[in-house]
Amino acid sequence: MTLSKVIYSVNNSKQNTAAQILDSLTNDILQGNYMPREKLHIRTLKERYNVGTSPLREALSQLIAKDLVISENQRGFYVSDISIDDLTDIYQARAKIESLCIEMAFQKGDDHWEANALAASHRLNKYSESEHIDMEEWQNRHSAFHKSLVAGCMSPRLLQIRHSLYEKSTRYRNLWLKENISNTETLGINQKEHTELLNLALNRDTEGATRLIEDHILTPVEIIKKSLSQL
Amino acid sequence: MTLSKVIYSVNNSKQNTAAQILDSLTNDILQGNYMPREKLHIRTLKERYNVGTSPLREALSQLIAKDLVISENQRGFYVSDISIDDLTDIYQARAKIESLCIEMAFQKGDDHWEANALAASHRLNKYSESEHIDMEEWQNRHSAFHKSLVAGCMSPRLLQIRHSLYEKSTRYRNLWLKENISNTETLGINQKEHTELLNLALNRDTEGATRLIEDHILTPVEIIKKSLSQL
DNA sequence: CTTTTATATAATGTCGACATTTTTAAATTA
DNA sequence: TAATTTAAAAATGTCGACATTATATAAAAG
Repeated sequence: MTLSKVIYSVNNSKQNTAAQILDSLTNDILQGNYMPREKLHIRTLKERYNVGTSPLREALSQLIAKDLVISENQRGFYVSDISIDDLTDIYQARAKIESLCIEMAFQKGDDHWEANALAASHRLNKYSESEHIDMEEWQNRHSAFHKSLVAGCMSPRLLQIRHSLYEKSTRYRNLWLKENISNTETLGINQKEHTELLNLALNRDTEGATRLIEDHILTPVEIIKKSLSQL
Repeated sequence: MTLSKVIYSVNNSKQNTAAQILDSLTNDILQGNYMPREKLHIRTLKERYNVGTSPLREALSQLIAKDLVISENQRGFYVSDISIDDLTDIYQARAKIESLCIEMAFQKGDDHWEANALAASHRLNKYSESEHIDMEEWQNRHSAFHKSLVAGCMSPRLLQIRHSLYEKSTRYRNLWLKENISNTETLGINQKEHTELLNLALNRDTEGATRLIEDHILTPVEIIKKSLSQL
């Protein structure tokens, strides 16, 4: 959980400085290395990431567009706030969008879509049953599975919207992970839902799948609410 | 249709230069004052908008996040491209999102929501029947009406997504307006749909309204496709 | 002691300069 | 003539300096 003090990369990357800071800053905010409402001093950030004013401000500009940072003229930049209302809104929007993508995927999905979903489900299943579970790897397989399902909708814009909502929810999701990192029971229930979701997909049961996915996404909300109200 | 050469505002606004250029550039791109794929030379833009490097690049950074501009490292900025595929995708996403917002609004909307929709409908109706129709004013009332309907969903994030999709569709919509600016017949059909939409809202006929709104939004697509393929 | 005013300190936002990279043009070679 | 190399020109991206604005501190007034 250490801060990405200096930009990693041996400058072999094709990215410019601004893009690199954007990555680092996005990551640091999403991982909770900066607190909500925390002031982002230009001077401090310059020293911390070893960069000049311009690329830093360009990165911050993009973070504003992503709603991860807010700014007031002549009063600087702040990490955007989190709240129970925002949490609820984001997760409900996510649920609806995911549901929509799945509905469309069920209409348009072909054999390859089915095959990819099956494969992703298998990868997640196997890992969930393994002895030692690394949370990062589990998250990767988990999100890969859901991604494989919605991919069938074939809409770049909807998938982009889905991704941006997912990103926005990350700060909240990390609260859930802290609570459930060792809770294998929760993981088990979770896993049953994944398997069922795959079956519904293969049977093109839109009604069942949309209802299930909305519940699935909204499940963590109550837990996160509790964590949040304790802060 | 003239370019916003210099930033308007007598510096009484509380916006900083970057935010002002962002507005101007956004407007100029959406209005078609820059062509798709057109190169945006830093030097030229600096002179045109009378600003320095930093705020200009900050504005461009935000335009990248908005998908109106793309950039390649060390190769500058370009107005993002348009295409029939993109047109189709955006309008279909818009239709689905609008439909979703309306569905939620029908569940959550209260008396004030109904009243506001009724008022907005009246304003649009009256103006549509008037002698001389100024297209900008008509657009204002038109979008205000649709906004009043979706407002009932009470989801900031969904409304934000809706707005960003609407913005993205603007360049395409302007092609439609060029075709139909004097076509009062099209406007008439359009108007009947608006009235029906209001009635469906007051009766909370979700099924009917979602179907109608999706059709309503997708109506211009075929016309725009023709305009596009002629370029 | 609290509120107001004045001063000093610190931070933001903008600019032009400069190093690096890309693009264009000319020259060389096959 | 076409392809490759070399040189010149132009454009990009980054930096530190500076003017402007906000914040914190101290002095003065009520």
